[in-house]
Amino acid sequence: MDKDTRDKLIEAATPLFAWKGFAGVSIRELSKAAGVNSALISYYFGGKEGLYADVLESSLVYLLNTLEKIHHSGLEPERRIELFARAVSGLHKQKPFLLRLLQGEFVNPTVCFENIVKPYFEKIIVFLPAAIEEGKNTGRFDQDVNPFYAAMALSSMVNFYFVVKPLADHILPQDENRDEEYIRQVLKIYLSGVRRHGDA
Amino acid sequence: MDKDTRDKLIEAATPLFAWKGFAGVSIRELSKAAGVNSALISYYFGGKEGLYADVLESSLVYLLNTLEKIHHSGLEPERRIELFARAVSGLHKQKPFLLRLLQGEFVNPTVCFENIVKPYFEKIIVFLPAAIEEGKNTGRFDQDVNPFYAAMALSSMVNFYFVVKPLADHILPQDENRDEEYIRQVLKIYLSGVRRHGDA
DNA sequence: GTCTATATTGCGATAGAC
DNA sequence: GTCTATCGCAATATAGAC
Repeated sequence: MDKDTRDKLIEAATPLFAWKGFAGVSIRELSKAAGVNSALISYYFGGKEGLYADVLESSLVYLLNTLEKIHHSGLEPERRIELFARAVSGLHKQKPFLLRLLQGEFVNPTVCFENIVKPYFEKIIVFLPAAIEEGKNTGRFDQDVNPFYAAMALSSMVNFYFVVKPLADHILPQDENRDEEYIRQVLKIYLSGVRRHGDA
Repeated sequence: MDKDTRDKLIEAATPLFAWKGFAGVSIRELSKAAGVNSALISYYFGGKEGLYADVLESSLVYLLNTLEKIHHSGLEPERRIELFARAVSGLHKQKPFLLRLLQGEFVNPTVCFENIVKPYFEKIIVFLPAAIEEGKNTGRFDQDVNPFYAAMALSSMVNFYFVVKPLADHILPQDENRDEEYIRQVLKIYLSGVRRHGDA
């Protein structure tokens, strides 16, 4: 069938690009993993670069949709911040390759960084600052908090943890629900940190 | 001279490996950047992989020494946490390739991840939890705070910011002292977040 | 210690049969 | 739409002259 081979290639290529980077995988390896002929990469995607771009974009669409739902939920800021953190955590567990693909573009950018990653992030990056701004306006968050910096701080805590997880697994407490416990601690520290306190 | 060529290769290879990853650079590119013959990479390092391992290790030594000094400073926990954050921030500005090299190993691990990165991080990773534990023991930090998770959270905020900086530059406030202001916000949120509060 | 020249391997892409 | 075969090129590594 037509769609079958395309999808098989994208599915097989996603974890390979994520773990080895664009330059680290060959079209022979990609096609073998997908169980198709290597010539079909050029046939369907115009080459290795086209396949990579498709993998990247299909992953980003998923991320954007997930966060957009929370942004438009109409819930109050603290609850949205909590949902954001838990959604990202759940996302990384469900699709562990997504973060690696993005990280790969940040660390060793290909041409796709400008063409694909940047446009998507310009949309995504407004959600969290909006929630923080709203919390400031209702007077529950400290006025000294800068929404953009504070958004960056929370994103960092939630995402970086999953980046360094392969290493952290040997060091952090061997809790069965380690990810959930980490997010819980992060949210506790963060929300207490941005909240307006009586004296300070 | 003997040491000269070795050093020229390491110096030229560091930013190239950092920006393009191990698989993304060729020995021709490396030797050309160093202004030496490509055969000398095999002569001095036994091959491209040996050069990469040397680059990685020399960068990690620097990181370990910097953080070790703060750990043994004898200052009180809150001050050590502050110094740690500012030191890492300063480090990334002074040696912008270091973080990229490490990130590259986390995202697309080579054989050096197990052999080099992991051993160094097992030493580095104890400093911050020790400071947090001390803060709990003196009663100034909340008892619910887990030193390892909380250490991870602070490391994340400080490091991830510099990873995504190329993208954030287009979105964050165009402050001239943006890095310092970010670290200031992070420390304010974080220290307020882990501190023991009257009511909660 | 440093060079040139080259051996060898693997790459991405494509022509052409089916 | 899928295959085999192969082209042209660039990769790493090394042998041997200087």
